[in-house]
Amino acid sequence: MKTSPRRPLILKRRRLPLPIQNAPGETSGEEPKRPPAQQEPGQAQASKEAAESSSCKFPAGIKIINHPTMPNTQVVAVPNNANIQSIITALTAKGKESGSSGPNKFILISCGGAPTHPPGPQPQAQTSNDPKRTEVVTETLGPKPAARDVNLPRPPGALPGQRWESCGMWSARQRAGGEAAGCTLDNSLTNIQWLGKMSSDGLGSSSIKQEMEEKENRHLEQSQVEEPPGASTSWQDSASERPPYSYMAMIQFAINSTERKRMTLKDIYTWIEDHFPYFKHIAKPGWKNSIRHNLSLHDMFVRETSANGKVSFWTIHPSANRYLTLDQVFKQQQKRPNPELRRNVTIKTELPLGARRKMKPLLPRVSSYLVPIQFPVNQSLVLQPSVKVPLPLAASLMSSELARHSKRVRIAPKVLLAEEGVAPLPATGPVQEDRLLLGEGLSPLLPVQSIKEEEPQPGEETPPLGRPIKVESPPLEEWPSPCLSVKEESSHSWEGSSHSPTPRPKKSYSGLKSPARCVSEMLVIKRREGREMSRSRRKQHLLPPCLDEPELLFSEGPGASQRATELPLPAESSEPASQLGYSQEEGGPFKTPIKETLPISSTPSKSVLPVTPESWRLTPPAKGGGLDFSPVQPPQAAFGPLPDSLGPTDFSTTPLKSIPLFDSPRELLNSEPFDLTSDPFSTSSPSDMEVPKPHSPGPEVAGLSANRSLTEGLVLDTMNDSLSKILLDISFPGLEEDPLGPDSINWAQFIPELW
DNA sequence: CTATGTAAACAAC
DNA sequence: GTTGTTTACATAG
Repeated sequence: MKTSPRRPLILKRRRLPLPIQNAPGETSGEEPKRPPAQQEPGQAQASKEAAESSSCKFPAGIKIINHPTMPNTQVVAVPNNANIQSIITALTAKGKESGSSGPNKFILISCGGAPTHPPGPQPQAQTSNDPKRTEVVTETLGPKPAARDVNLPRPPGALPGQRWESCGMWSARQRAGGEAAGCTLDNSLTNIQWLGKMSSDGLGSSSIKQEMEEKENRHLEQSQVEEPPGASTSWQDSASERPPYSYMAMIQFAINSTERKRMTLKDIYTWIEDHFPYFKHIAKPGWKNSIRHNLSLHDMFVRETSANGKVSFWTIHPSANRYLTLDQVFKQQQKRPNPELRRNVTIKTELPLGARRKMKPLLPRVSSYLVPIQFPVNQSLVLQPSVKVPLPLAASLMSSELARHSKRVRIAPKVLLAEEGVAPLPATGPVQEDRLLLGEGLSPLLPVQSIKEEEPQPGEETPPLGRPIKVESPPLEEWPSPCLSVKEESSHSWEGSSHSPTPRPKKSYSGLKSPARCVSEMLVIKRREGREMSRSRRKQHLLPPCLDEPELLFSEGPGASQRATELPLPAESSEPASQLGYSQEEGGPFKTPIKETLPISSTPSKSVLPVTPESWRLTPPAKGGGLDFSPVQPPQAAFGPLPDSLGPTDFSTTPLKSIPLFDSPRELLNSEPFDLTSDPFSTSSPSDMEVPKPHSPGPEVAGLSANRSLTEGLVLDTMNDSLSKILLDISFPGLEEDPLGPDSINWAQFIPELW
């Protein structure tokens, strides 16, 4: 009993349902309890699979060359319009055949075809947003392109969801910038069944629109969703042990196990009990309190109210959702011997109560990382089917120097914003970075994100805040949605008052979050009063912890560009849509705080981020590029403002510090060590650079050389069945100087299509 | 410090 | 009683 003296009274909370409604979303999906075992059938999958399998052949136009320095690694230039999925399938098969002795890692880069980056309109953002995440796609899978909308074409047979894809972790989602192309990519990527193994449930779904009747649907979802029974895991077996996952992770697993990616509290409890018997039989009843606490605490968990207002569903903010499922994580752990992970898994908690605390969260991170690739000069190999083009190869792209340049930047997950000048953020980990960058430094703009979301409704644009924020932020991807901190309540500045301390509802969005407006709302800041709370942790924004996944790195700063694209649609709104996952979190790497900047209090709570929640996702209007595969584009123009802010300077300070390198992917790429600092890339954003275009000198880009550009690519490791996104630094031939140096290669020579 | 886990006080239903 | 929020504290790293 402590009566805590301090405990302030709690004001009444009010929940407001936002007017928005997107109706659609809501279905209810969640699964009620887990269905027994259904899942399997994946019809949907089937279809996709079929496709996959069938396509084993490489489409024409693909060029494959051996990576000069990396053993068993080949670089595959894929035409934009090619079906990536097929290619991946084929490569996977090829890699498998080769076994460890042959090529088993493939770096895929898009080339030719469509230029990707149409700056303009990009539909979605793609992954870019975050580089880090590679996640999956989501829901919409296929349709993403325009489709996003409602009707997704889900495969007919398929249900909406189903697990077919999943791949969350590794899969990359991307949408390319181009529509068409994008589509292709998406699909493919999404599908990546090859990862099959990892499947779990996840993804799929698109949302759907309708769902009014929540209840009804539930079953469906459920059925689809859950994880395969078997998959689950070991803990199941040992019921008595506490699972090595944090509550936050388990909640994510639970929510992501549904098709709609939303679940009621009760269902979350049930899911956890069903999957982790420990909670059913051994844990103290207080665990449920902890679940609730986590839901309320983390911004990534967003409460949505059903249309009728009667049912509250917990969802994961799309931008923060990696769509991880228990199954995926479990598999990943198995695959990767990461010591830690494993450790966790095995941990036994015998300790009496107190002791057990040690579990650490294990969510895998899905992101991609940026890696410089070097091409060797000669080795070309082409494989492939139809076209074999021998490439002359040349030198490596990045010379070592380059390589080092690349740094990764992480984006912060949490965004906070300060609206008005406040900027307080704590600087904590990851998040900060971004924030800092943006926010603080720039103070002004934060990312507000873009509102683009689906709803086009305009209107809101800038909130009252005064600053126009539209842009998004920052640099990179912050996806972090988490930002949400804002949540509605406050947000309303427009709406109402801004900050009154009164009641602030958290995040729940009633209708779904529809984005658009929400955004605005979100913007608000929450900051609480001033100092008071320094300590409390209000909601945290952030992401789930991931495991070791690779992170994405982006060098870029302007992330805006990148990120922007990510989402496909603005329209979508509802569901989970796309999202990317991000990783932010912590990760290890990340963690570093950037405290430097931070001013004051660290407590997160207070700070507010302007960001809108959704913003993260869509943001970038302009952006076009898709990252996906496509070259990153230069956004420059698009966001004019950003650049400034973001500018190199900011970056420079930022992020990088923390991490030296990539995590996981090291395998593949091991490139040299990167330095953070030096790289031009980093500073400038890659995005800016980029691309293919002949150089137009991007204005900002400055940093880098004109020649270079970054392209997003994927790394397929057939040994691990992993697919990760990477950023490639490539230089252009023609330009004058190459920063890279003599070494650098011109890819264009090899793969003309790249440019 | 940060991230997590717990416990608990309250509020709104 | 359930669901949500928010504090406060404890602890591992």
